[in-house]
This record gives sequence, C-alpha cells and structure tokens, in this order.
Amino acid sequence: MEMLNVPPDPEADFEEVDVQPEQSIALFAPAADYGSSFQLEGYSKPSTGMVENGTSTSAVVTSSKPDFSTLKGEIHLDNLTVKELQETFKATFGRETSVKDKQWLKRRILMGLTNSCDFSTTTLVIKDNGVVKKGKEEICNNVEHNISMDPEVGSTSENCENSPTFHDIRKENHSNATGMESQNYLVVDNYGSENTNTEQRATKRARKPTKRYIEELSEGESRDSCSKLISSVGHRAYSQPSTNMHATPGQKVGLDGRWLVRRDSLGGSGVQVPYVSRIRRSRPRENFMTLMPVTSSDKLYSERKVELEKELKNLNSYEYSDDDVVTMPAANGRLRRKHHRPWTLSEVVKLVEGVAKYGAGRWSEIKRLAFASYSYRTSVDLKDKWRNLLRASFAQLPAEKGMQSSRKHASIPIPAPILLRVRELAEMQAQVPAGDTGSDRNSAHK
DNA sequence: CTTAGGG
DNA sequence: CCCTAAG
Repeated sequence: MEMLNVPPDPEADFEEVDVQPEQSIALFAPAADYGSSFQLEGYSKPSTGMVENGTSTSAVVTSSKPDFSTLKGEIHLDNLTVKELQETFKATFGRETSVKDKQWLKRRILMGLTNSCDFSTTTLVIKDNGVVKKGKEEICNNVEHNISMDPEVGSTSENCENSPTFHDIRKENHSNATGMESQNYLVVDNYGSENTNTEQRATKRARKPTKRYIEELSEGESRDSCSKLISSVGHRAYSQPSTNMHATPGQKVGLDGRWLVRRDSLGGSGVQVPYVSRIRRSRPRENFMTLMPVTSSDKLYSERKVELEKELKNLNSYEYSDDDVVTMPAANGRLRRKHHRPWTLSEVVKLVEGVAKYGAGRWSEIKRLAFASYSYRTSVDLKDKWRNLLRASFAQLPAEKGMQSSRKHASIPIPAPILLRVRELAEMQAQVPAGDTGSDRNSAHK
C-alpha cells in the first residue's frame, strides 16, 4: 500500500534518483547509527540534532511551514548550501563527497541519520560509475565488527553477500531515467519509499512485526510526538513523524498515516516498523484514492482529505446505527468497539447440548447444527463461551457461594444444573480425549 | 476457513 | 468479545 500511495514517479527514485552513479553506496549509514548521531551533535555544527528521528525529518520536510523551525537545534537541510550539505554529509558518513546535488545530499543525510541497522561503508571507495572495494575481507570484517556490537542484527554472511553495494549497483543499471524531475517532491514520501525498499533487503530475515504491533506502536508514538512537539522539549530522540495535523490541516504529511512510513527499529532489533494508520480495518474500497494516479499534488491532497472524511463518517454512522455496537473506553483511553450479545440461557443450553453431542472443539459443527439460527454467534464465540462456562463451573460449583465471581465470565447467571452438566461433559471428554469421530461420543451419550 | 489461545 | 497465529 505504501508504494501505491506515494506518487508513482518520485517514489521509484529510491533506485533511480538516489542511486546515482558515483555514490550508490552512500545509502547506508555508519553502523552504530544512534551513537554516531549523538556524537555528531558534539562536533558537527550543521548536523546538530538534525534528523535522527522522524520529527526532525518532518520538520525538514515541511520547512515551508515555519512551525517546526522553532524546535531548538533543528536545522533545515533545505536551508543549507551545497557546501554545508557536503560538510554534513561528511560528518554523517565519515567521508567526503563531491556531489553538488542538494537534493541528493539531503536525502543521503536523512537516510544516514535515520537508519539504524545499516553498516558503515566507509571502507569502500567510490569511483566514477563503480564502487571499488578496498578488499572484501576488510569489509566483511568491518561488518562483523559492527554486528558484534549489535547482537540483534542478522547474520554476518548475509550482510556481506547482500551488501547494499551490490543491490544498488544492480538497480542503477536498469533504471535511471525518471530521476530529477521528481526532486521537488516531498522528502517524506521519498523517505517512506526508501524505507520500504531498504527494509526488504536489509531485514529480509527478520521476523515481521505483527500488524497489531505496528498499529499500536504507531498510534502510541503519534500521540507521543504530538505532545512532545507541543511542549517542544529537547528530546528529539523519541519524537516521531507525522505530527502536527492540527497545526496544518492541509499538510501533505500525515492526514493519512498510510502514506507515511517511518523507519524505526523494533526494540533495537533492527526490524523496521512501518508507520501506519489504524483508521480502518475493513477492506478498502476498490477505487479508493490511494490507487488514483497522481497528477497534481494539490488535487491529490484535497481529494484525499475528502475521502478521509467520508471514511470517518462511514465509520461513525456504522457505530451509531448498529444497536449492538457500542464503544467502550479501553484501559488505554482509546475507544474500542464491542458487539455485545449476552448469552441467553437457551443459547447456553444449546451449546452444552452441542458439546455433548459433537464434542468440545467441534465448534463450527456445533454452530452449523445447533446454532443455525443464531447467525451472530460464530464458532469462535461458541468456543469462548464454552471456555467461560468451564471456568464458571469449576470455580463456582464446589461452593455455591462463588456465584458472584462466576459472573465475571458469564453474561448471565448460569443455573447450577447446567454448570454441573458442563463440568460433567468436560470431565468426560477429558477422559476420552478427542480424535475419534463424533459419532462415538454421540452414541456413547445416548 | 477453523481452531486455539492470549488479550 | 476481539485478534491473530497456525494449520
């Protein structure tokens, strides 16, 4: 999605624009990135705290908006001269560059300061259209060394083989055309796309964080960054991109988190966690904006906004039109939807009978045969309810006083006889472990 | 699509 | 009741 969401052309430039002949290597930052960033603050005037995190990045990106410039220590790459950019580059990568393309320099520096799991390539010498290595062992050693400092990064051998160098060289061969005209596009978008691409190769073997993790992390952090931004404290290290939607509603960045991808490392593991929006969980509509070709960015953004508003409206109307859907405040303050359909006694009885007949675990079967008329009960619901019944029965029966506590898991007070029956079934089925065809149980139970 | 389990 | 990894 991220790929689709960004303008077609500018985005491809991760390979195309970025990988310019002379410096395909520079993509990758010094190994201990955070470390070096911090050091930078010490001796490198231009790069002081500049862009080691998303907030700063968006600050740079949205430099047309003065709001960010108030952040102490922030430097807008946009405002730097070529020479200054070159100095920053040097401070960042530990080597000189003769590139005069500001856009290119800016992007490199952004990447350099934001990547956290890449390796130093300073042992490489860049020359004309090629990359000359000082020696393979040397590089690998270097990589190894870096890895040893970061136990979470993937295998050494892979990193040597899949060194960014080779990828980049390869890429630059097949596409270089679209290049420059895209330069005026949002850096953030480029940033995002690069992340996506880089992620694929750099962390190929790392386990992908779950969608949920990503979303929740994103949410938490965007909240974070908002507050941090407002208070404007000096903690750049943890603030995140996609901030001030409030300050600048028409802002290109972040009305919809889906076209932002930030590059964070997951608990220092080097796994990259994209920044996503959690607005909608259902399937996207077919002709959703994100699939539209981009012609004019102004048009794009306004339409996006409209679309977003629609989306929100749908969401709301849905929640309020459906009797069974209520929003409940969750512990963390967010709203959570809940379909609450209290189990009726007859349903419980049906369930218990179903279990008796077909056996616990055959939820879909029970649902199909005994709950045909209760479309809202899914097999998962049955399973959940059974679990709760078990808990209730074992917790409550020994002493009839447990009544109150047992309701914790049961929507309705379950009559003791039923609970007894539940328990009976549970014990019986525990003795005769499943694995046979339900028919046995069926007959066994009259 | 189901199941099983954690949240 | 929700979510999601496994199968």
